Amino acid sequence: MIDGRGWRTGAPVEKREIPMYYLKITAYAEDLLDALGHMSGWPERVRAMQANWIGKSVGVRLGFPYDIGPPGADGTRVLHAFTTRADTLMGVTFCAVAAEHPLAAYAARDNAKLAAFIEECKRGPAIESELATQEKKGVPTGLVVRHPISGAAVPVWVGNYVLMSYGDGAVMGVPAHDERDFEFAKKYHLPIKPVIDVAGREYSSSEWAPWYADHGRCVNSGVYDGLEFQAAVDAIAADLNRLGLGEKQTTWRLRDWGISRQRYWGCPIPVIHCGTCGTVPVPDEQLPVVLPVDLVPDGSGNPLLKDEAFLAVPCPRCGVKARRETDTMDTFVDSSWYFLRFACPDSDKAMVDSRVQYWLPADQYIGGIEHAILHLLYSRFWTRVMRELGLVAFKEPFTNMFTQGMVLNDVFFRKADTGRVEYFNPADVEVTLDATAQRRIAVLRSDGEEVESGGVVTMSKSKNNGVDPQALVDQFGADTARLFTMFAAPPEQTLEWSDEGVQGAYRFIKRLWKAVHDHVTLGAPGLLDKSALSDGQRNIRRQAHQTLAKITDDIGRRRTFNTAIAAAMELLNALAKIPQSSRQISPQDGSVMQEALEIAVLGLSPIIPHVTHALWLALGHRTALIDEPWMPVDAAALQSSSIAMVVQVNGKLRGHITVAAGADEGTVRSAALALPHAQKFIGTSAVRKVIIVPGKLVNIVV
RNA sequence: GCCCUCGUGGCGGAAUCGGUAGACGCAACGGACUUAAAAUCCGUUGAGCGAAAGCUCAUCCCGGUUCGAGUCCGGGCGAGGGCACCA
Repeated sequence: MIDGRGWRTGAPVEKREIPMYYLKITAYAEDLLDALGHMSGWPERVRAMQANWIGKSVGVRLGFPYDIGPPGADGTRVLHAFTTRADTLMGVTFCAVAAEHPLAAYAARDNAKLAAFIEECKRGPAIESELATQEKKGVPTGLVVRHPISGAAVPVWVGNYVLMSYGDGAVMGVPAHDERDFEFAKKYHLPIKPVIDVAGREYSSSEWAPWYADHGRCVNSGVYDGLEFQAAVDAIAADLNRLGLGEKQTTWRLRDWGISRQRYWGCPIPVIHCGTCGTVPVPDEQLPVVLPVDLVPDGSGNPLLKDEAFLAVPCPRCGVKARRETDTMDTFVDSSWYFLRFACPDSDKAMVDSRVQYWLPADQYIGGIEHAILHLLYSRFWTRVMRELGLVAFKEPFTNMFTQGMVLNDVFFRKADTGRVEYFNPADVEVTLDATAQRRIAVLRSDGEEVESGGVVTMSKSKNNGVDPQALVDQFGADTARLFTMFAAPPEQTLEWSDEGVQGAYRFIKRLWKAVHDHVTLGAPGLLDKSALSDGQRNIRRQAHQTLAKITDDIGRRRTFNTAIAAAMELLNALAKIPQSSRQISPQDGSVMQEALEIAVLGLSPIIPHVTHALWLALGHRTALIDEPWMPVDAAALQSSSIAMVVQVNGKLRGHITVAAGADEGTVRSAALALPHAQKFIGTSAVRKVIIVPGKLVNIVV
């Protein structure tokens, strides 16, 4: 939606109230939240996002009694509001209710200004970001409620920032200690009464300061004065309880999952509406409800509503003419359990069979970070329900979660007068700099006219800024495309797309190919005799096995394929530096080179499988590389007789020393102190301390 | 507005548990090969000073902790992503 209109057609968008089907995910809120604490295979940020989404708030539900106005659902005249800051109760100077609240509707009956405001709120934004940035507005209802403790009269307002869907659709206004209430009170000249003292700081009602919302000690609060946050909440909750005007309550941010969609594309909701029997589920033997395949959408409304053959159905219970439900399901319903179905796709008697127990939960699940909340939370909920139905034996569907970063690209568009927006693929747009090189000018190639730039955002079909890797595959092959994308950045990181560098990936593969073939043309190598290696041969082996260790760790534990590739490139660079003439003076040279190349080829095989398959056979193997086990690192090859260490003076790099591998601290210390360059910086100062990080560095503190 | 993530050369990025900042690659420049171009190979490439050795500065900004900070802490600025004003 852009400017109140649908981006695709430019049609104006309006809010309507319609009946919908919901799944009761809120009944699982506590368990979904608690389990997050044990899901060590999930990224911390995904767990944090889900926890915030579920949003458990522990607080107090307050009652403000009133005499004039309609009674609430429980028959009494009490305005209920939830707060996490019951300790500020004595600072209440007003109450605000949502536009949809019954008290608002009651007060609006003879108040045209209020009625108009309520209408305005209904037309207002429905999206959180727009709501959050809109100006806070309110209108007094003229109604008054009584403070539950002091009995003081508290005016009731309607506020556009109060949500009917959260808590009871009403808030207590404590402008002194809540930023939104503060802003509201300033605007409408409502009293501000500080009741919390934070470390003796000076409160000023002229301007908001963030610490006003901090916890502290109650003041100006009668019998509660001096109490700290928890003690105050406990005391106030206990008093409210005695008065029958409040109790402790836990409120959740999570709402039930609305699965209804008023469109053709989706699983039909298997329900039949009968004039006499009411809502009747479609009997098992009539399932599945199949969508008609001959519908032609006319661009307005749900086409199913216009298909009499689909709509008309006898009631399964009484047989009279009834009407089929036309709402279809949210596609998140399907994605909530497709992975369970994958384990038994041919099972035609049940959703899943016992095979699901063998294959699941999934050891490793990979998805975009954009699914961190909805899809992944719905799947966890769905799995719990299936467990209760005895269909699966586990609670969590995915043991380990990897969320890849999104790929961004430029967005280009034109906006028609009708509000319709047309997006152009960046491949069809030429970007140049203007004469002053200050501004980018984007021009559509096909007509030479300028297009607007919409920044760099996630690739998506709707923004038409995706890149089809097929073009890279066609030109350079699948391995180059894979190598290039995996080398660009670690996979969990956001990536701005650019074709620059694909040549480098292609070049590297050619160099690897050439290195193997140069080696192979020198003939079959002998068997490696580890006990008879020259220093040079030992160094090559050490580097090769260091590379193997790094690739193993990068691919296996760290999932940083870009650094694994870089390590393989470094190894190949080192091998290329060995002069051609000395490659195979002895059979040992050949066998050391053979081993190093095998490590490079095997290490890269998860990334460029096709090329490495061919190279592995070229290296003389009969078994396909994909059937080979991963190579173990030879710990002995990593051993070195000497170690290079860094020497610092006061934390600044001043030189290097080389010491024997097993050198003790005293030896290292005197070697570092003896370094002439270090001496220069020590000068005449006394050495206060020498810090030695074994195998790494010496820091001389003066 | 709130939540999450992230700010490092001309560019993508590396630095894994607080220990040599800039690995690896791209681009650029110089050279070799070539009649020429492409391909390939070799070299240079954060900034400043210096003949050189080397020195100083430098990881968005301002502070702090530490022998030592890109990394940890506090505050700020900026970018991207998500969103249902969550009391």
